Amino acid sequence: VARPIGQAVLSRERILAAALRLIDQSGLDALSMRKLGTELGVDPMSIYHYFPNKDALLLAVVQDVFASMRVPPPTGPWKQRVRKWADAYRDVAVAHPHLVLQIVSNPSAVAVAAAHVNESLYGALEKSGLPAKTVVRAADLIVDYVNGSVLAVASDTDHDVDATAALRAEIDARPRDQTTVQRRLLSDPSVAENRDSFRFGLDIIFAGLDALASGKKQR
Amino acid sequence: VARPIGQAVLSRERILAAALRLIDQSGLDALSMRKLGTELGVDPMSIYHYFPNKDALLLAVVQDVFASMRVPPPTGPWKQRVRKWADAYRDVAVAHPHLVLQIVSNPSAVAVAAAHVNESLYGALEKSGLPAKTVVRAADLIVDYVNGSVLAVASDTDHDVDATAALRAEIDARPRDQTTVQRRLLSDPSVAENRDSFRFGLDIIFAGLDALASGKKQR
DNA sequence: ACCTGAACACCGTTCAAGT
DNA sequence: ACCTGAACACCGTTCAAGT
Repeated sequence: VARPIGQAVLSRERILAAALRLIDQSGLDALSMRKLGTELGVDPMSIYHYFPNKDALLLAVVQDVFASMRVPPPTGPWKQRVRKWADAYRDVAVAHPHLVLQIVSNPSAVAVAAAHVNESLYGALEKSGLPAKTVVRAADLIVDYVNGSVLAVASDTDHDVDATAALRAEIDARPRDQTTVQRRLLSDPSVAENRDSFRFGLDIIFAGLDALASGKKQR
Repeated sequence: VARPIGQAVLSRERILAAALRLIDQSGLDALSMRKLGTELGVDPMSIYHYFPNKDALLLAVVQDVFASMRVPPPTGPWKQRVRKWADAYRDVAVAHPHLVLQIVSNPSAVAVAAAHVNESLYGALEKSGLPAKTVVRAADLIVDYVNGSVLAVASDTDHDVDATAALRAEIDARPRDQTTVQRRLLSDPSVAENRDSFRFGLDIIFAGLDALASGKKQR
């Protein structure tokens, strides 16, 4: 293969793109420095010329992915903005489930993702007129909720296992008297329909914030 | 060392205890079948006589830990019960941060933990008098929120990194115009004090559920 | 039934060497 | 500056063998 003299075969971008491809295709386990080397047609050790180690590489992938998150523009009603923000975050999780699973358990990765992404959420919540303290804590609640929710989505998409099916099987495997409430509630016909619980979660949170805003005392 | 004839050196309990010890001490990475063998004074392969593989072993550890979660008794006001439930879950995360990080990304492990733990939460929420559909979705919201929150705690305790410090550093590393809102809000003096945002998150959720219960329409 | 040990196919990373 | 290849210290798990 002819390669221009003095022209590097590799580049940060080529490596990052290949790494994300491997992760998306076959999960984080598929991202070994050796396999990445093979994917790039290069000795594994060549990568170390661009990234000091595997962790740094992974962090760069995270940064890349979140930099491309379509955060909503700072216009319109604040609830709508928060909703769009949550949806955008969710889209990232659906597009790169394996990566999201990695992120949440890595504080450095979380920091990288959060610094970029929070600006938009904070900006939206600030428009609610709630005091700074409440805004920050509401943001914490929403971020934690979306993280937990996104985790379920990612975990579902990631492993072949269907989470709902796995839970159902686990409940069935347990003594009836330890699972009576779950059996009753989950078999309720109203529960099955329209399982878009993500939006509903945000609805509850918004209702709570409205109550706080209108000065409702809570016992 | 004298060992009673016909008496096994190993047992599921001995193995599980040692595994959890290793995980708590040094993280999930420290749990290799080989190190576990050394810890138990036994050939690594002996463990395979009790568990088919590492995954099954890990699942058993998860089951053990959550079986010991102090779920609140089914008495008292439902909000108090939910709060106690969330606190108990949180205690597990604080006691075994490395393990919790593993769980969330493993749907099988989540199912095992959830089947045991949800019974109590569902039971408490049912007392709110809300319809089955709402109870299940409220439970989803709370579980996702607590999972996200617990993750932050675990992640903090797990790695040496302080998450707040990491985020602060990441924000400082970014251009000012991309972090103006975050800088303003996080430097507000009211935000620093009393950073028990976990309880506050539940407060918002409860306020939201109250609003739903009292038939408040939400736009 | 319970435990061992060699072997296989993997890892991330260091280090010295090539162009 | 960029890439290579051998080497080191690890993995999980299979398989045949011991008691």
